[in-house]
Amino acid sequence: MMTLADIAALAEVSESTASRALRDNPVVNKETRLKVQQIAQQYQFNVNPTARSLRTQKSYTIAVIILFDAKSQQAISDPFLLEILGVIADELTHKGYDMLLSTSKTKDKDWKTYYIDAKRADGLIIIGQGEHDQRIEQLSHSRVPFVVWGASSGHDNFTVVGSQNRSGAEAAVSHLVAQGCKHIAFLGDYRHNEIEQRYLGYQDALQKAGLALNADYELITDFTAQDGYLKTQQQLFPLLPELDGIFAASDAIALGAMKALQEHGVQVPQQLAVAGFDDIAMSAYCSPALTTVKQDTINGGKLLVYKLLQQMDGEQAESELLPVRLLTRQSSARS
Amino acid sequence: MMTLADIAALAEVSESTASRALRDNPVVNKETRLKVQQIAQQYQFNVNPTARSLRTQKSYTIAVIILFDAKSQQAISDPFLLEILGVIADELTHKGYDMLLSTSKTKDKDWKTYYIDAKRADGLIIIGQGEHDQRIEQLSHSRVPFVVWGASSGHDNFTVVGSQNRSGAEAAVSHLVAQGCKHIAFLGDYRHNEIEQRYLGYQDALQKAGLALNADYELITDFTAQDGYLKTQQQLFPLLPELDGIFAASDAIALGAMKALQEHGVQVPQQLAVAGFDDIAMSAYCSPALTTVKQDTINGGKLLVYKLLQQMDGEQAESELLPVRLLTRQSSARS
DNA sequence: ATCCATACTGCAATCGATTGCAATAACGAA
DNA sequence: TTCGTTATTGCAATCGATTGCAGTATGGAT
Repeated sequence: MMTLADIAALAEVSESTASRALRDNPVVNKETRLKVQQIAQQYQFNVNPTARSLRTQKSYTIAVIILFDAKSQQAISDPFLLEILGVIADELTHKGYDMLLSTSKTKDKDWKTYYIDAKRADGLIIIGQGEHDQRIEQLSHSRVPFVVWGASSGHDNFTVVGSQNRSGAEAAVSHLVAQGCKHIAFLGDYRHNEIEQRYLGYQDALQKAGLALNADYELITDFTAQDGYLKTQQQLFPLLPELDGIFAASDAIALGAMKALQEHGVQVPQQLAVAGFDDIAMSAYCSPALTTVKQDTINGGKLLVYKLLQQMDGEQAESELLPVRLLTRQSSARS
Repeated sequence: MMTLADIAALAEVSESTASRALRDNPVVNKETRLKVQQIAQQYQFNVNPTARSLRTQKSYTIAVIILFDAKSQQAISDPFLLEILGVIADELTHKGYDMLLSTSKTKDKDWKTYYIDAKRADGLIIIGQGEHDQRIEQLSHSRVPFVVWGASSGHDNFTVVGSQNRSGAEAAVSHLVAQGCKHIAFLGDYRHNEIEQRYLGYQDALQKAGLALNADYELITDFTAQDGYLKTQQQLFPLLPELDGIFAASDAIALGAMKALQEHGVQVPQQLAVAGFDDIAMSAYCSPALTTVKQDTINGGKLLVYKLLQQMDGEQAESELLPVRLLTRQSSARS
């Protein structure tokens, strides 16, 4: 393995000059710079990132922390997660950063201490703030650069990037109403930030349509198809002749619900229309195809990275909620 | 930020002693050790991993590289991927390692240079060897510790962990045969290592059942539901009255195919039985529920980590294929 | 009293870069 | 000729730990 000293020797300059030359510091004579660079190239020299880190106190690494729900041990809709993770990875690579991934189940190290103070990472991207996470609140009182994917409370003192969950949900439910639904259930756990927004959107739509809210129609449901299936069987079947619509806070839940309905002989969408949220890969390919709300994963991932780097440059980064898109498919096609 | 020097000063010992004491080196007097440890604890001191890395030439970090198919830009069945990634992350954390994640799309740095030589990582876990990846072959000629998730050719000179794809596929197809299917199609891209094994298993089953192979029944299909849907429409519909079974190399493909069939009015499983591979979350909750083969993600992830660490300890690690489990559900229930 | 083994402890070099500051050279101005 | 500038370059300290080797003290054996 070559070191900077070797390159310097080969170029017949001091290490200082070699170091500066490699980073194209204009204080070094142009010819010298080119010579050093050429030699480094020739010998395939790369600076040792550890040594550089130690000296500069920067790691050129970003830690991505995936938050799991304390109870269900599940992250927000898995397929969505993988997608945004991919986008973030690409974006970081593109900007010259490495990505440290951590799936924070329960007990956990103190993020600031572990990642920032220990110089393992220069900034944090946190995905999925379950139920108002204390650790995030705490981080915001420190000087740690970080961004969060999730729902903005509107007055957070940290940067949030997320989807317009509320208006997206409203659009979906309004669509169900437009399809003639008058008794629409909500499936999801509104103790979770993002789901809460979807729940509020659901209420907005009902209100606008002049439909009454009905506590019996609101079922706290985990993120899984399984729980969607169970809750539907247990709590929606009794309401059935009257119930004519379901808005699920995630596609997985919606698919579970549809499964239960089909087994029970309920015609979707004729007797009951269903809409979900996420547009996971399967949604278009189940039967009937699921009406859902699609999040802008690509811009989401890019924005997270962009705003984090912005913070690391000492600038302020505003929170931002991305528009979503309603995709109407068979599961709600009653007309 | 405290440094080792501070702790040493507080404990009134030299840095050397402090360093040894912290790592519980028995050469240091027990009382001294305890005193140093106690002080470190009290001041919440943690050694700086960068400095340690520089000195020890170890990073206590493992790079996980997710390989994408060159053409489809897709990794092996997404949901499966996220699962195993989670297991690996937990397992590494548990062993005291950080995890550097990289999604290697197309062009890419040289893994050895970038991760190992630069000391960014002590070892590599590579997930999904698409079509015989040259870079892996190359790695195996170096001294880099690494393990691969995928299919073992049986005579690789590197460590592979994967599922018993062949026997799993055979079990699934034999099950279809047992359900009375005589004309079974295979959907998947057998240019991909793992899928090739599933394809061979498919052939095994047909052979054992005395059924003829038929090239018309073998459709090269991408990993997506979309492609399963398209290929089914385009190439299976013409064969339909006779065709009575489909074995898809992944659940996503199977679900796409089922969708096409249902739209076309084909009764699953009565007229045609379907089986997939993976047991993604949706498989149990689509209609009809999908018969499939479940991989042992948990042990897979654990084994990958275990065998990698084994190599890093200088030991030899054998390849290993994990048993899979056939889950029979409605999509193949013809009797 | 002398010598040696044993048990600790600390000095100082080292890992591989970066950077403030000083040193040198070259050049024109006074 | 002398001096201030400007352009380059290099010395040496520094980042925060780890570790080979030497040094000291203690106690027992002879």
